[in-house]
Amino acid sequence: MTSVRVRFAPSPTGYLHVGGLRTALYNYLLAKKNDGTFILRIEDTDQSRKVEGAVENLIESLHWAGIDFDEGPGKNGNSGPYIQSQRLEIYRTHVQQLLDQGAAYYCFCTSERLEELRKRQSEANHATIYDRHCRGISIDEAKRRAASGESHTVRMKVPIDGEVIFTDQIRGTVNISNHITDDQVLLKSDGFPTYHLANVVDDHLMKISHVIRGEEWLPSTPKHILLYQAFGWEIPQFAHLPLLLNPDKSKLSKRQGDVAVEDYRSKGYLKEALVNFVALLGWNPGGEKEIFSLEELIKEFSLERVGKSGAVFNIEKLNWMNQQHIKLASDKSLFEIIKPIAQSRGLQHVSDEYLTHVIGLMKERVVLLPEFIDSCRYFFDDPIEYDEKARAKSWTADAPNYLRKLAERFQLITQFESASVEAALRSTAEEFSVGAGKLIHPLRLAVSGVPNGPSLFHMIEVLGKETTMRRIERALQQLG
RNA sequence: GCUCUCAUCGUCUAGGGGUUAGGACACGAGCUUUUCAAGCUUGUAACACGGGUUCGAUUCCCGUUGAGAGUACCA
Repeated sequence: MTSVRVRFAPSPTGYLHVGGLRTALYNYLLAKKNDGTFILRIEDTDQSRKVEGAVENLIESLHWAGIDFDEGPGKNGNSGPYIQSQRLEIYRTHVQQLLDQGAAYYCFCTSERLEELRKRQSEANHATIYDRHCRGISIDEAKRRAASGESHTVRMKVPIDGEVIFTDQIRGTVNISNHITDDQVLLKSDGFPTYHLANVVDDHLMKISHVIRGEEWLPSTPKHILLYQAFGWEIPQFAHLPLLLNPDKSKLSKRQGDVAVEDYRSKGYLKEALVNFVALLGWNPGGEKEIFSLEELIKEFSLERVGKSGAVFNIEKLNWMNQQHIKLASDKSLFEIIKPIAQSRGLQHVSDEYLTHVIGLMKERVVLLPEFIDSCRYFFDDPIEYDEKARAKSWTADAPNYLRKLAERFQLITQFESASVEAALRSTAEEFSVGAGKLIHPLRLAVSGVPNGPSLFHMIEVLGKETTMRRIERALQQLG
């Protein structure tokens, strides 16, 4: 068996799309599973869509997600360069070869004529396809006109009859007749290749064994196959992935929410969760397990188990997965992520040890990472106001008495820990002959200002004696 | 319009000629608990439609419908 060589070939639009992340991931998983090679290739043949810093951003997002490539920009193998705009000469040579063997021809049609043509065709309810107007121009005349500087493109000469039949790893046999296949432009008038040409040439030169890409490419695959045939090259395996969808089932788009990997990162999703989530959109290993590490995904992955229908990107489930992965994450790794968030919130003075304690207590009740700070500000600042509803419910007429007594008791505790605090509270409750809840709820309100949060006693232990005493005092003054 | 692709709970999906059609998210109820979460138990909820094939189709075939994608000198 020949070795598995796959590639992720995005165009640098400025960010990594989550659909792209999934495509990259599946390629990566297949490569790692088979001891193969995962290549990153940048398809920047459209000069009008150049975006500054896009390549760096793409690589950064991929790296964040843990998907590292074996060959690509800055990581040379034997098939570089990996940025198409640096391979222009290669494409020109190949187009020339096609021209020489009569598999391609010069086209001098203006975009105006082409537009007009399409308009006519669509008004007549015909397929919009190039009418091969320039296909009949003799090669000598074409060469002369091209040499004289007349603006032109090069198109592929698609056979008039016949069909292209190929087997897609995911969809099975696909059959498309040649008469609906366009004489695709291969070389644009600016001298840059189109996607179709560059893609085929590079996949061949880079010895790609499996072309794994989005379903939107399925209809143009016959063009690619025709090109492989024209060059006399071996055709790789194709696998067209189902699309990622908006809730309304249209192709996942910017307009309906976040699509950039960096958006999810900055919102507070763990890379493990995002990767796990997109991996399961369109693929599953068959069992009932749903939480996977990257290593487990590699072990389980197979193209055979990729589905055919599009999958809606469901944030609710992503949230749940994030929660699961947060619970699985080590306190240390969470700390590394939370620390910068704390600093961005002006909490530089908080010690690493303290922050680690907070993370430990909040771990089970957080969905997004910033909540480690934002949903429990009482760990960092004294409450300035008290939740009204909680106050009405738990700040009874007796509450001040209870808290005063509690303060006295707490004052005597030398080892201020959850167990000793709890013991003191429970015995105090007994003295008053009331349930512990009668003291717990007002105490929680006094200490945190809100009715919910982690275990009160553990929370108080983390807060420490001094802070606890100060807050009780303050609550007594404020709430009467 | 033309071409291609797809079709199991609201969503992600398992399954596959004979099943009480399974799981997860979300939603509802309960348990647990000092609260909120988490956790546990549990409930509601699906094979798009019509024809075949077959003793029997949700499963196989055909059609319809619906949805999506493609239809650029964008990728």
